[in-house]
Amino acid sequence: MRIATFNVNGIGARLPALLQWLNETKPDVVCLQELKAPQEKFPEAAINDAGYQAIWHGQKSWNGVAILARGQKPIETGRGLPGDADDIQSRYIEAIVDGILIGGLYLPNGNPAPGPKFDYKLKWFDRLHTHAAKLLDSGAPVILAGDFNVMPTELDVYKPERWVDDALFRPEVRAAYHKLLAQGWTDALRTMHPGEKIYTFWDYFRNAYGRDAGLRIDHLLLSPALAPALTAAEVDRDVRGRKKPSDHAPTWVELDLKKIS
DNA sequence: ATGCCAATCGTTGATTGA
Repeated sequence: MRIATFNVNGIGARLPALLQWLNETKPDVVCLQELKAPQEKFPEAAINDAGYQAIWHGQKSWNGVAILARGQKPIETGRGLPGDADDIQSRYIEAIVDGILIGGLYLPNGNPAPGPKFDYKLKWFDRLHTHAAKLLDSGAPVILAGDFNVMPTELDVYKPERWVDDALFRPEVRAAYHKLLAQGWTDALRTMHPGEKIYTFWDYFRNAYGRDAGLRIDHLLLSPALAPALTAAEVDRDVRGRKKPSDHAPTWVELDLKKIS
């Protein structure tokens, strides 16, 4: 079973690239972020025609998350991260597919730091800690997949010294990510590629992709019940080099569910 | 310190992203 995460940076602008990638790699589940489209503008028919059913939580202009499953409808278990009834940003959606609980998330960027956006990011991280702990307590196989907007370590950024004051790399944010991992989650990509420079994002500026000036900010975290099934984790890097690309590349894990059954 | 690019909304620029 292959589960992927892909920040598409606009589902409208990215639909051809998304459909091409789905057709080529046929992941079983895909978490999408940054739909940048209201609920009614999600291209459901095109997704269905590609062999997928979807649930999504849109928002005008910004944010927006979705979960796609190949040949079946994800069974939704929640949308919106618990812990703040006043938070109306579409950044979390959760579903069950083939007995796996999937949390698709788009963690706030947080720039500029310090400031209210950075405070919102840290509060969102606190809420994620609480909800993630609850998911772990269930003992179920769980995956948290999405754009975390955090480079966990210096290995995950092409030039660490340039990013130390950025909201994606500040010590508080890295500490929050490591506090989350310490609950028992497995960072799948790093586990399968220890010590390796491996990025998931390259910005549009300064020929960042051509220079491999990238960041690792898209993550797939496995609960202890699911981690033994992990057999591969990769980045579909070439997708970033195509025409009209997202600034993120699809990132995925391969799970052998026989190993945990 | 800023711009560099790209998307959306909506209109020819402002805002956001990372």
